[in-house]
Amino acid sequence: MAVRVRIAPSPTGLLHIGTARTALFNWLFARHEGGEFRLRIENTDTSREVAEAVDQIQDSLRWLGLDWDGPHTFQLDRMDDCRRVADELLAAGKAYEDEGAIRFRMPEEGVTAWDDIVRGRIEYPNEKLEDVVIVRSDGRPTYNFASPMEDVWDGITHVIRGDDHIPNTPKQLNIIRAVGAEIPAYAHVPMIFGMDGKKLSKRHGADAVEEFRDAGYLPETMLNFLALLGWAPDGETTLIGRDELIQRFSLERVSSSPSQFDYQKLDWMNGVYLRELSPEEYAHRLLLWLGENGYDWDAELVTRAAPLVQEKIAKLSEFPGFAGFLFGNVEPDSADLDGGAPMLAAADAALASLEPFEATAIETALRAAADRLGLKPRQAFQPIRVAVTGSKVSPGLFESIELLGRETTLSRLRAAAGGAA
RNA sequence: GCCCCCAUCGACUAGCGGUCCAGGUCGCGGCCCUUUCAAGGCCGUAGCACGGGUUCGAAUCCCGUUGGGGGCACCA
Repeated sequence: MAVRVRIAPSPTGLLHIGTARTALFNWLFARHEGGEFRLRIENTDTSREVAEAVDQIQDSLRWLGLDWDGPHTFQLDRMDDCRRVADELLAAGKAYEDEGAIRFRMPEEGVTAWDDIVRGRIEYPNEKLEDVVIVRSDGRPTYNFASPMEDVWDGITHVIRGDDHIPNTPKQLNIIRAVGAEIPAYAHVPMIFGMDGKKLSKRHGADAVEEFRDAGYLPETMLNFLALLGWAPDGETTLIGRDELIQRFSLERVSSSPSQFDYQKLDWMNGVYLRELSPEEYAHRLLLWLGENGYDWDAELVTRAAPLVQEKIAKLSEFPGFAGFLFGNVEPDSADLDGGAPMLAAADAALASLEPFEATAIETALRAAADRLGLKPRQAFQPIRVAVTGSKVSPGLFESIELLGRETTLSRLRAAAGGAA
């Protein structure tokens, strides 16, 4: 039988990174097995629904490249089917009315158990199972009823979800059994914590896919990083792309212990992917990011500046900080210019009529000027850098000057010389 | 309180009884390269939570302790 899995987020906000990781595992499993990956919106609780959430969740999934099969479905659309089944359970004495709600009768003794693909056998004493409400007094089904019923109706073969659902599983198992349906396989994957060991949340930094996107991370980074949180193909692989991921993924190798989300390692990995991009692709991503984040910068200049910064940044969002001097005015800190006046004047003289105004020629001219003043490159170039870029940290000085152009360079040199004394 | 789950360097992990005085990656420290910052190269730092078993032999199996997490809603 073909494999069919699903991700079932509730539309209460942005797609949480933990949900995204669970979606990834579902997707990888489906693609590896040649099966289907479905998207189901669990909106049984209308009161908590957020209007934009359904679109945002889909955007995030698409951005990560996690394509789902068929149209997405809404849990609420099966309300009537749930009612019907509830009535049958009522008629069969497997459920009963309680203050207007309908409760499912859980077994009183024995144990409910299943063989979890990642945890192994899990057993629950039935005496601890409460009779859960399956239909609220207003007629709407509850999650613990609707979710397993939908799994049945959708022909879900493997339920892959966060391990916070383990306590729900015996309840759902008994409901599925009561309606005489086949029980899917379960795989409970561990949760993702922040570096303090607590559930990953806002206060750790970004915790939604959309936020990582805005922060300048690449989707291929997120895919790689997330896949390796709780899963590993072997002991060495750290960089792995989507195709190889699909090829090598297996639920059996999913870890049973939770992992912590290390932003530093994420940054490192994003830098790796950023540097791997061709200059054209890199510029393209930069332009895309700038556009999405409110920077209306000249595309051609961005494209020309891109290569200068490719080696230096770990996130696309760092680009404005490094290359901003090309797109706006600069305010050097006079303290950083201390003692630089002679070199600034020398640079001015060396560049005023230099031809051609290109990086290699600029370098030759500036080095010669430094030599004449008896300055080491380190001492000579720093004041120029500060004067021209407004910062002690910048892309390559000579390339930066070429891009900036003679006119702007000279005026910044002169302005700084005035303040340097 | 009750139920369930988890436990290898600071972090992500490999290890499924001997090849492990525990390997890879991030981070961290040092050195090299260098016009700054990165990147890169080299070297280094650091771990099997504890206590009992089982076994010729345990990071690997069993039990307990401790620690962490999750769940106990007419939320999902």
